Amino acid sequence: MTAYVSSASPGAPETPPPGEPRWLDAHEQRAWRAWLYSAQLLQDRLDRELTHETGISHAYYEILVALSETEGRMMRMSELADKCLSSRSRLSHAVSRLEERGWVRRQVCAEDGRGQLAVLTDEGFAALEAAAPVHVEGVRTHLFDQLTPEQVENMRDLGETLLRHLDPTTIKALHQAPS
Amino acid sequence: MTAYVSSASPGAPETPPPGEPRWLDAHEQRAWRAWLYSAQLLQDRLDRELTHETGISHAYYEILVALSETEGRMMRMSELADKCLSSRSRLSHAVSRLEERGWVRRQVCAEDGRGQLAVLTDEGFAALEAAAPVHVEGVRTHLFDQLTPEQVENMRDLGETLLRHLDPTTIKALHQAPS
DNA sequence: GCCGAATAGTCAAGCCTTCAACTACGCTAG
DNA sequence: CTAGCGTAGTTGAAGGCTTGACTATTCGGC
Repeated sequence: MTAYVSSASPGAPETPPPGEPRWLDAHEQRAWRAWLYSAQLLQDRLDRELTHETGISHAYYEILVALSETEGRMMRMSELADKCLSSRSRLSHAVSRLEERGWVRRQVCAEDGRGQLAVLTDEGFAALEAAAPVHVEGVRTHLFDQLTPEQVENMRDLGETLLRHLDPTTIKALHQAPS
Repeated sequence: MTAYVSSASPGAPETPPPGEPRWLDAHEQRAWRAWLYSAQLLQDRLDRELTHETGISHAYYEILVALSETEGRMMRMSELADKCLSSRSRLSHAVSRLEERGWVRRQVCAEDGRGQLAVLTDEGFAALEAAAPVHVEGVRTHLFDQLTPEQVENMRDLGETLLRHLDPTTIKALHQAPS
């Protein structure tokens, strides 16, 4: 479904000439689709369950968690955006909506007049505390409960390998993560 | 960032009493985040590159591929939605937009008066043929080129394990997939 | 100090997704 | 044959995301 057009390369050479697409063989296709579908379904499922049971989408949840883990429960907008793999614009919109719920407030940054701080309110922290058990149960049920210890180890290895390529700076944050 | 609130369970027992959240330990946290971030970043990257270089989002690409692989390049709307992990409504909107581009057309289903067939046009097939090399190159560069054969095998194993839990019917389609 | 370049964040327009009706058709029982 | 129920698909409104333009502030060289 994703890398192939029916007519392509039934008997392609092992090493296609430069310029020719390097089509996936049957084994690669199967691995790719298994990864793609499972990632999609798992993310959808976790997001849906969390949203329905707590009213907090996974995107919002990540923002609240990121804030809750910092000293003073506050963070610069850009830093927060990076941590949540979000664009500046998207985060700005999201924080506005969280502000309307009373879970976050904005505060001008003392050191840099251009900057804004997003601050987690007590209400926001309470909402996070209420949602966390639901989320962790979802991750347990749909992920860890399904995997052997070896598979968990493989998952970590795979994820970190891809992260090193996709975003070398993110992986550092992983290692020093307080949680 | 995802399953933990800072104050929670620093010295939690090995097996929490029933009802207590089964918090993730440090090792599980790291595996979970590595998986989550890498999945997010990889999907974003592939979608962004495909969209910029071909004007076709990954969601549209999947629809075109699914149609191209069938006999007659046509498929029932519901079947197509299932294959693309999409809701009925979402697919209906997407097909409308693809229709405006002239890449797909709707046709009433002869056997079932309620049904509609989505049919891939020649223009649609040409668009797909143009996009496929871009997509496969992205998957190569950002995924397979980064992994050892063992890691690819682990990825397949992991994905299929999760699929068996999340959606047992999808995995069958994987095995008989023509690509 | 002052000017130009870079950075932080916001905003508006357009596209996409979701949710909840809603239409239309087919199937089965009485 | 027709009433009632289930299925297939569409639609419109509401809200979220992306892109590009815009404002405000800081930094770095002169």
